[in-house]
Amino acid sequence: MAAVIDDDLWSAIGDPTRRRMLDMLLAAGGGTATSLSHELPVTRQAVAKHLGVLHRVGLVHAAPIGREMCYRLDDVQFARAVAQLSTVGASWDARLQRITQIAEAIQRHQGADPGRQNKT
Amino acid sequence: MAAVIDDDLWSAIGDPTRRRMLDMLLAAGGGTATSLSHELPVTRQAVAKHLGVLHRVGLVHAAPIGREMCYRLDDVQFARAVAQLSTVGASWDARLQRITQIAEAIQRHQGADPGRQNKT
DNA sequence: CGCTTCGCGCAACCGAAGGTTGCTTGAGTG
DNA sequence: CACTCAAGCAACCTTCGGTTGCGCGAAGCG
Repeated sequence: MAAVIDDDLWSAIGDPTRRRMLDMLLAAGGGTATSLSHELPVTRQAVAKHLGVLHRVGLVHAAPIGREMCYRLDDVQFARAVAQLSTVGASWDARLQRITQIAEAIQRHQGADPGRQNKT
Repeated sequence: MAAVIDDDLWSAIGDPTRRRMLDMLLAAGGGTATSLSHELPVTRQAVAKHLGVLHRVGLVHAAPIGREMCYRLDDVQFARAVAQLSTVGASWDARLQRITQIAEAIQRHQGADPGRQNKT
């Protein structure tokens, strides 16, 4: 079921660039738009925008240090996002396994009836 | 690390509407653009486009039956997508837990030195 | 058999999001 | 004090999710 926030978190981690940014932040423990952009295939501006998005959904917080703006992960919110990932994955996985097993069972029982398809 | 295909799968399951469609296909075992659109907040056309995307990345295959076009999940590819989800989630989770524990350890040891931040 | 119906695919259009370039501003540093 | 370098802002482009409107062709029914 999960809450609606789901969507924000998902769209945040759904973007490949943002995913890589989260990855880097998680690994480095923090960074600026410029430092992140050095290892990403996009410009500093794009990174800044993504950081803005991540900040809005609470996945990072910003700490201005001198003329630099250091962004760090919000552990709690990030953990929530990860949990959501796992949840969806797990539920899909479970259902997939169920129907796969059912299909196998049917095949084993009926052996040769490929023309049988239950319409609607 | 995972392969590059990652990205296609991710962008496919990253969209909330597509996620719901996959959900429905998984539950119903198949469906047409029209039937799916009946239970989605978008038009048939949008659903058709999404089905096109899913088909291009191999998550579904289409079976034309008379004038209807029945789409069904590709179990293998779908399983791969799910696996990717789990992988990313798990790796993030692991790292998160590590740094969380480290942080706790530092706090416990040094008690009061919040100004310490490793730059670069 | 021919007409109607219903589902599909195609094309045009729209708004939002990701990305780029260019500029300005302001904190550190020589 | 002059210079440098990171941030932030604004304008613009392209892609994507979504809509409306259209025409076609297969089923269904008189």
